[in-house]
Amino acid sequence: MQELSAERAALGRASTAGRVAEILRSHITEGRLPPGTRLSEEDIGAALGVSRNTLREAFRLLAHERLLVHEFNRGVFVRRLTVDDVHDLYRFRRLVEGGVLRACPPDVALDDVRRAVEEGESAAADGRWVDVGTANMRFHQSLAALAGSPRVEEAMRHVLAELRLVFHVMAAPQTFHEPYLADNRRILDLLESGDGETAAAALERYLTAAEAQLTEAYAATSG
Amino acid sequence: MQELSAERAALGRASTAGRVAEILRSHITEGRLPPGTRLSEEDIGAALGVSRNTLREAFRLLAHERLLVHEFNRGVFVRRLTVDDVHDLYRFRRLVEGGVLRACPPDVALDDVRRAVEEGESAAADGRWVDVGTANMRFHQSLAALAGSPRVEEAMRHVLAELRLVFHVMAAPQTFHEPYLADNRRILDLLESGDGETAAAALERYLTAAEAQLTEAYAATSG
DNA sequence: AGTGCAGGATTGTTGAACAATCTGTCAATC
DNA sequence: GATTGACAGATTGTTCAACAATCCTGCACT
Repeated sequence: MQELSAERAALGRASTAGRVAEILRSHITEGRLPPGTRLSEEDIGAALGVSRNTLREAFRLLAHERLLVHEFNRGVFVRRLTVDDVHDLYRFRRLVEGGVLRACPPDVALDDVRRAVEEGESAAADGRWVDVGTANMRFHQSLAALAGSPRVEEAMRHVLAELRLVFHVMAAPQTFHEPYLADNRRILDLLESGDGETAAAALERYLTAAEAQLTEAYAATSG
Repeated sequence: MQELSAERAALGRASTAGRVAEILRSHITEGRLPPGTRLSEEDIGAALGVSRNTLREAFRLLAHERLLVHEFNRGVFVRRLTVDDVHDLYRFRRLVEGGVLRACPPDVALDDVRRAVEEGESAAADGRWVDVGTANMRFHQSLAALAGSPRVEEAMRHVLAELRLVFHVMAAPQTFHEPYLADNRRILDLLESGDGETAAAALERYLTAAEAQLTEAYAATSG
């Protein structure tokens, strides 16, 4: 009985607007719709075969997730992150991810975290750099999940999606995440040994490093 | 020049859907639309004089803020928070507010925090309990603002709006916030003395107390 | 160069329409 | 009496067409 209620979500009765939003979301986060692109209601509506009204519902969803910006009477655009945005995103991540690790009970289940670390390592060994990136995302998402809070998870998901907007400005996005694999492993080890405090400190240090690297690359392109 | 750009937002070119969402939001958070209420597209559209399509855009916005739940083919309802939701909201608050205080630099500007504390105290002295509640909300919002992060502020705003959904189940919502005024003052004092660590500990303790009080009242009403 | 003004294009919003789905009723059945 | 099935009414999901409001572009004019 109760087991079934868990599958209710899988019943997949997604609205058209929701599916449209999902399609656009993946196109945006994967860089196929680069920041600044204007999304014409007519063009995209025709391309996806949905009406303007339905499309507008999808736009609102993504605007609320900060992947699109909606300028009144001008249309929606793929968000163009400023350097301030990048700083803010990492400020948010240090606060949330660091706080989660610090408050992490010693007996917490680290299965998902370990899986993400191993997936990243094996992807790097095979040179599958895109997979390294997604594994790294999953690593941080699973760190946030240690809070055991759906709301923390969702906020983290949004922030990581935003960050993807800016990863594409890197000169070599393929290898951007690779140096952090060792840090991920170290943080996992520290968590397994129950030392959340040190893990949090290590994480915050490397987030700051990544932020610096990103803002540097950012200044080079959008000057 | 730059001063003007700050006023751009005040230029008030809000869309109809945005204004409708604002109206509904205030009705919900003030308890005039109690949790569980179904919001008929036709009725509300007629009452506000907007078309169904525009109204649906507003619904989507509020659903994304978790004030409404959207059930496919059944309509939208004012969210009914479960006890798990209450726990999650306070988990979120402890993480964010606590983390902000802990990471608070000693020289941070506390003007907004102080204003909120004083406003609460003077409202309590006059017996204006509703104002005590809003001042308390502003206190916590201004704590989150100490992070200097728009995203943290927004997340906090959403969480506090959600919490309002549940405040109305209290037997005496008027005086619910009153006992916490002294705690607010104490936290402000600790921050002014630069002891963010102790302030964070005090805050987390009293958030846990408030959570217990709320869940208790909750169990009494909704079984 | 800078300003002002058409004209076209796009968005904002509405209203109507139809399909899909839900809800409640009522009879038939065990 | 409780359960099932079918039907009708109501509501939502989605589309379409239309018009108003606004923006953008190009051009004449100074």
